[in-house]
Amino acid sequence: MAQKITNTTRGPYKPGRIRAQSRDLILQAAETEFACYGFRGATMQRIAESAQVPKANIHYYFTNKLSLYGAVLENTLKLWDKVFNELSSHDDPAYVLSRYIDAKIDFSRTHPTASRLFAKEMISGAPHLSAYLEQDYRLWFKQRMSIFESWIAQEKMDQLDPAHVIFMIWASTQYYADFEPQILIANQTERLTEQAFLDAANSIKHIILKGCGIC
Amino acid sequence: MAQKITNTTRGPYKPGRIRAQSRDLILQAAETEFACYGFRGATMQRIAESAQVPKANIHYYFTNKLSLYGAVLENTLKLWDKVFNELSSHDDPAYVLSRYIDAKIDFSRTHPTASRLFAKEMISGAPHLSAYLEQDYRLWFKQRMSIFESWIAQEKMDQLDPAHVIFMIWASTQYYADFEPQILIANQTERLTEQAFLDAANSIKHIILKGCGIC
DNA sequence: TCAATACCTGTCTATTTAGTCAACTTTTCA
DNA sequence: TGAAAAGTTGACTAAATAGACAGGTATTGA
Repeated sequence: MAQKITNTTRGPYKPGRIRAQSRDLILQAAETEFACYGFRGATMQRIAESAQVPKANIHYYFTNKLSLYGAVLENTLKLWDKVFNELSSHDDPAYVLSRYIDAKIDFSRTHPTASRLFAKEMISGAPHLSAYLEQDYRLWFKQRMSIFESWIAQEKMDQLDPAHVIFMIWASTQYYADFEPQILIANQTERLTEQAFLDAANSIKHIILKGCGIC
Repeated sequence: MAQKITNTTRGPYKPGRIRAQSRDLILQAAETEFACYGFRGATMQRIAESAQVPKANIHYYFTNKLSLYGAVLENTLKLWDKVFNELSSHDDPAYVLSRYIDAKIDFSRTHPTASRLFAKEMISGAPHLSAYLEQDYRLWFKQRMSIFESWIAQEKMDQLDPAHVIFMIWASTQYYADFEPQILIANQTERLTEQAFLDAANSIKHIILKGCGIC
């Protein structure tokens, strides 16, 4: 139980330490649970068991199920944002897109549950993401669209609707996290190795770059 | 209510007619509910309300929630299979892949909930699909892989792992059904028109064909 | 027309669920 | 060190949930 992590065993006294530690423990268990069963399908009891904490303890840190879900989503969006910003303005589309695809595939490998949580929320109609989507995301999207448009104007890539190119990159890279069971069975393997992710990134880069007429 | 559809208002007497009609009504409501909330998150009560049928009526046709979910999944898989078989053996990869991408995008447009249901099930680890995946799907996948390999051997396309190409086609085409909210907000529109799906298909075809060195 | 069969559903039950609360223990810092 | 603050949790409640079932109505074919 969390209370057993006493100061004799772990680090110096520090206000907020216990709070941060307990919240993190619960958030991590909640992420897995929500990613697997969605908001309605997840239960506080299962999250508690998974975090090895009494259910009442969760309610000490999070007022209710929705606020816990909100906290999990917020955590996830922070992670996304970092990867999003890899797609920056630059002269060389080959360089930028290569880096972006690598970063996205790496995210799928290192944060599969975050990717799945996001996917589940989207498929359900994004009822808890509308605020985020209509602000940060829309702005981000517009800016990136204009980067592609400048590349097209400079004839550095084919005349394509940038939106479809971005969706294609997102779809292909997230697929390796979201649809893992399908990929595992197709590949007749038990788990996706780091090499498998690198191979995927290389295939996607080959097809996207060549397909867009870059380089 | 289903019982109000009497023979005076609808067609001739025919055994099994009521059964088929009622089952269909329930299955359709269940598909939407399961696609949106997943197996655990969906409730029999909501499905009943959506189908405008008393909850007990659902239990008359389906022994329990799991068997209802199974029936919905089975329906969905039948639809998938039809589209799968569009990817056939043929001399001309450009022709085959173009047709397949068109068919997949058209499926996303005409059967978005079926696509989402499948996606939700996959993201949850495909607990109810393992039987299907390990039989029909694996066989299908192997056969299609060999088609690509023959094209590569004949130098009709670049040397790429066919699996990644297939995943990329699946991911890109399904994205327009599964991640609709994200696309709508990016495009600043209320719904995806048929033209939007045609544009998506054309972009995907351009990038996949050119990216694979076909034509 | 008339039984036999198929179909329908209000009402019930046992279980699971989110969330509360008060009594308790541990941590903090003056 | 000691009292205030922060953290913990077993036991509880009200609501929602899947499912059962008996007593009803509609459909069917002879």
